[in-house]
Amino acid sequence: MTKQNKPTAAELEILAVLWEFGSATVKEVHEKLNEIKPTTYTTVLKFLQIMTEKGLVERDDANKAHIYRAALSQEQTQTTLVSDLLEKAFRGSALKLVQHVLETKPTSADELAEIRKMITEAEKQTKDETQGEKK
Amino acid sequence: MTKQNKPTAAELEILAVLWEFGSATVKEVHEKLNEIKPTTYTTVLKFLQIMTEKGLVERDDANKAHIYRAALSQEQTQTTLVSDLLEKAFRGSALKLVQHVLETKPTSADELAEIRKMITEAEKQTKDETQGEKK
DNA sequence: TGACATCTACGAAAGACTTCGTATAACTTA
DNA sequence: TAAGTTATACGAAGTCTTTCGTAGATGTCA
Repeated sequence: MTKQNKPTAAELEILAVLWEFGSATVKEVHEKLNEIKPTTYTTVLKFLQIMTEKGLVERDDANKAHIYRAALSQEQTQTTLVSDLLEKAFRGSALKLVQHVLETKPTSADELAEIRKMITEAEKQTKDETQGEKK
Repeated sequence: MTKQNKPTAAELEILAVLWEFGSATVKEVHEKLNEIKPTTYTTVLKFLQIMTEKGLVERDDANKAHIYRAALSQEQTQTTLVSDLLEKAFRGSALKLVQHVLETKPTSADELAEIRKMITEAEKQTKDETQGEKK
């Protein structure tokens, strides 16, 4: 039974670097993160250690410079985060969340077309899945 | 410049009750919240006091039993929360967030139709706004 | 081998979050 | 007005998050 792996804000920033790099040493993570936000090497190291304990990242300590990588994919983590937000702020309604985003975030014509395409796909699936089932 | 009013998890639970009731006394909030999650009166009171300091709720202390109400609408708070998630986990791309939700959350045919309608609306707007502009 | 550079480990501190116990004030009513 | 009820205020404790400083281990190379 997997624990609720919800990374904190600072942990997420590190995960973002790891997702981008695939895997990286503390040094690499620190250098990348430092471009965006001033931080010290040991702070990054500490987070990586804590996150290892939590199971958020995995460590290869075969060499002197340990190599870290995210334990969960970005998609899996996004799912956790979105589910959490859904529960906490949208009473679990994915529809309400999507509506809210469409209403508040300016969306280009291209993007709208993208979403429309996705809906068509999803509708096809829904139809397939319902085939043979009695409503 | 308004501060970043991002309620914590426990604060959000209380806000949810306030949004539902419009306004309420500590007693009312406690009773409602207690149905969902065991909590004590003084804990709820303490949160309401802290949230008053933070400006998350407003208090009418004309009577003995103070009456609280959310300082920001649910929509405003949702916007804050979604923006935060967007930045932290989706590199600011609303499109990616919507795609993720559509891919991971089972969505009924009715809901898909709802979203499609919204997109049509949004496309209309986009067209209006772009009128006269050179692409 | 000794000096220097590069890493990890450990621990501590500050602040935020969450919860609750106790004190105190105000109101009611007999 | 004294007792009982209903509220708020205050403060403290425990946990989690975030940040760093210092120590110690390991590797390099002249």
